[in-house]
Amino acid sequence: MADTVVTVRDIAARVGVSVTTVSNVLNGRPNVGRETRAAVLRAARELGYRPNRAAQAMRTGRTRALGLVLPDLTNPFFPELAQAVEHTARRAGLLVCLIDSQGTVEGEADGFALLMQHAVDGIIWCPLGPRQPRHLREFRGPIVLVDRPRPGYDVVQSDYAMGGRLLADHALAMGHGVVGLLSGPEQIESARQRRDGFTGAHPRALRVAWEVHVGFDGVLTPAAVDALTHRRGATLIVCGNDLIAISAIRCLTGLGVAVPGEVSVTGFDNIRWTDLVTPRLTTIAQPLGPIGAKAVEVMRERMSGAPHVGRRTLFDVALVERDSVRRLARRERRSVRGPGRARLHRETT
Amino acid sequence: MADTVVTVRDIAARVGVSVTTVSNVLNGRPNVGRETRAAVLRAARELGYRPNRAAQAMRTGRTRALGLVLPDLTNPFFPELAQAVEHTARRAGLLVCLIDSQGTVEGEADGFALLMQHAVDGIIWCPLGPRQPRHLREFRGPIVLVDRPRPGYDVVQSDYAMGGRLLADHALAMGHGVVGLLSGPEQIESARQRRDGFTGAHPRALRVAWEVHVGFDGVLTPAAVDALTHRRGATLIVCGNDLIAISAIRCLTGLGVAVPGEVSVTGFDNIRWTDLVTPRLTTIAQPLGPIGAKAVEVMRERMSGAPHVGRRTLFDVALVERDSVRRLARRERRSVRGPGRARLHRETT
DNA sequence: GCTGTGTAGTGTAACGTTTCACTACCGGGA
DNA sequence: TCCCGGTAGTGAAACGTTACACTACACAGC
Repeated sequence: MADTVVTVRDIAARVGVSVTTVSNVLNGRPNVGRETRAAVLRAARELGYRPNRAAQAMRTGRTRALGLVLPDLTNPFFPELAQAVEHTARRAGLLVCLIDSQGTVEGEADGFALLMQHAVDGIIWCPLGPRQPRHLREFRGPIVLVDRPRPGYDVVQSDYAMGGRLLADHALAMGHGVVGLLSGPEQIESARQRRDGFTGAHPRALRVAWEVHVGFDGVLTPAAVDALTHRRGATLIVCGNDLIAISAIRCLTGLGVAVPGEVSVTGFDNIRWTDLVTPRLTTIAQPLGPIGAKAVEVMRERMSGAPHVGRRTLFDVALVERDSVRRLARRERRSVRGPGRARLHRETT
Repeated sequence: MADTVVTVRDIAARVGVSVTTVSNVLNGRPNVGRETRAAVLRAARELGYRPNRAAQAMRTGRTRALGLVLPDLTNPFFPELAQAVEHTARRAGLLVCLIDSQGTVEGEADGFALLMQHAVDGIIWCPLGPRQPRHLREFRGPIVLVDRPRPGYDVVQSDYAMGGRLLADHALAMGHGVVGLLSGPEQIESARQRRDGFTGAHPRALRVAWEVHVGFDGVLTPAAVDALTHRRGATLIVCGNDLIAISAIRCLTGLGVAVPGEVSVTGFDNIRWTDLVTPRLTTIAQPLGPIGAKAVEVMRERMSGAPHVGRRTLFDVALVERDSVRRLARRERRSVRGPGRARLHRETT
């Protein structure tokens, strides 16, 4: 009601008790009588009391704020995650402080520094790479990783090995025997998990003709374009994520190669735009919302004293079958067993 | 170096001055000798001093944190904006606290409440609608709007009237005379600006056959589907944003209507995915990065005492011409002057 | 009657920073 | 000599909250 700020002292004065008692009530501590408790609560409501977080933070050392450090909000993978994290955190009364490193290690380091100055209670982090950001060790407080594991940290992510397996099963079922890999960055663990899940599933039936690494932002390197141009026997291009797959499809069609007519493509993530592209992309769907929510949950456990055990929480993924993988006819299947390059070259011209 | 936290007191003790002097040095205040200043700075660096933001906040009432309240991170419009805001804010030493209301007024209200508890220094806000969120008035501190104006607030946005005009010019140049409008929400000012810019540009040459309002998330209502089915003479569908346009194209092709063969479509925003869809979308590009950066800049001016003047900062936009608008032949142009419905019906079957 | 235990509540010292009011000293002008 | 103004620096009181160490009282058991 008043324009001035209401403090515990005001409540204490109005009810006629000490500030300690007010504090005890407000924090749900025992040793307060029923009626006193009710009176304090009522006074707080009537006066429009809002706890001063800064003062609380200074006294307790806890800010009730979380850091969320992401590589790139421009990749549609992350907004969905961020949305879930923010929503779940807010329901728990936690504020989310966002850092978007824009893919640079300096951005990541600066972000951490800022979060530490503000003494966030914990950090939910999707690491850029294996390099340890400056000053990170100085952060006292729980860190929970999302999507990308790192030795010694808790992580919440999709079961990428499962995703890779699903993709491999599908490839086989559609008659593909030789594939090319347009994997995500080599130094990102989750990119390796996707790849290894795929290659490990049917090591004999599925031959990897080549592998090229590109960024998760889908920008194709010259090496990638070259691989897409020659393909060396691959009838299916397995991409590290949807952005890469979409770029690959555009590159291929630009090259005059029909997708999936001449070569099939798969993605990973099932971002919103995968059924926009032509052909609609066959990919792996992962539950981004639940992953974000779970990350906050794990964080809350850690914040309330649960010991750090380096646990890994995995979510099931699912194959989303659309139009970018063609079922190979019997004679086509045979042809891929040959020496590859020469035959293929002929086929694609 | 030490595991324990370093305070101004520690610096004072080491240098042999009072904490006041240390504080004065650290805050660049006068009345400190050259050498003393240097000594304090050195000690601070050597001890690894980091100011305790909570204590500062309590004393000064300023947190050096900003709120960013957005309707929906899932709409690719916003991540780009958020990225720019966060980046610019961080360069100025400001932390960005994210609220994603997920399109609900309760979410928005809860978000504001949380930000106010944490006493952010200012709020950058893209309002959901004209309704005033609960408790908003109680927020003391600057509010800067992005993208969507509101009477009495500073706003940074694209020149949507210009965008509408550009679209109208283009429609005319391509020979379209009768259009249908799939506008954004009626209660959102920026949606109206886009529409009015279009309709006001060539009121005589361009006839609006119908207008249907849908959400910016691109989910088509039955009324919208109906309008797309019959079209009543419109040869061009002008959509409130790209998400709507993409949905419209999908709906139309699902209906067996060729785009742009039978009907043309335009979008607005030029999100990353507009040249993914078939046909590639003709749309209006707006400088999201600069808008976000400017919003932070305006906020900083306001934070450092600049008076509130309800100023509106407009950014130029540009037409991005792609494949979703067909150039009408002369006889086609004539045909749209007729009674419309009946003729059109025949054309589309 | 004494001790022990539990409940209800109080007083006050922190937390780390900024800021107000003040002192000490020096050099210059009258 | 005295006074004045400026520079360099100090001490201590806040800011709003929590938490520790207390007190006061009632009631039960022996």
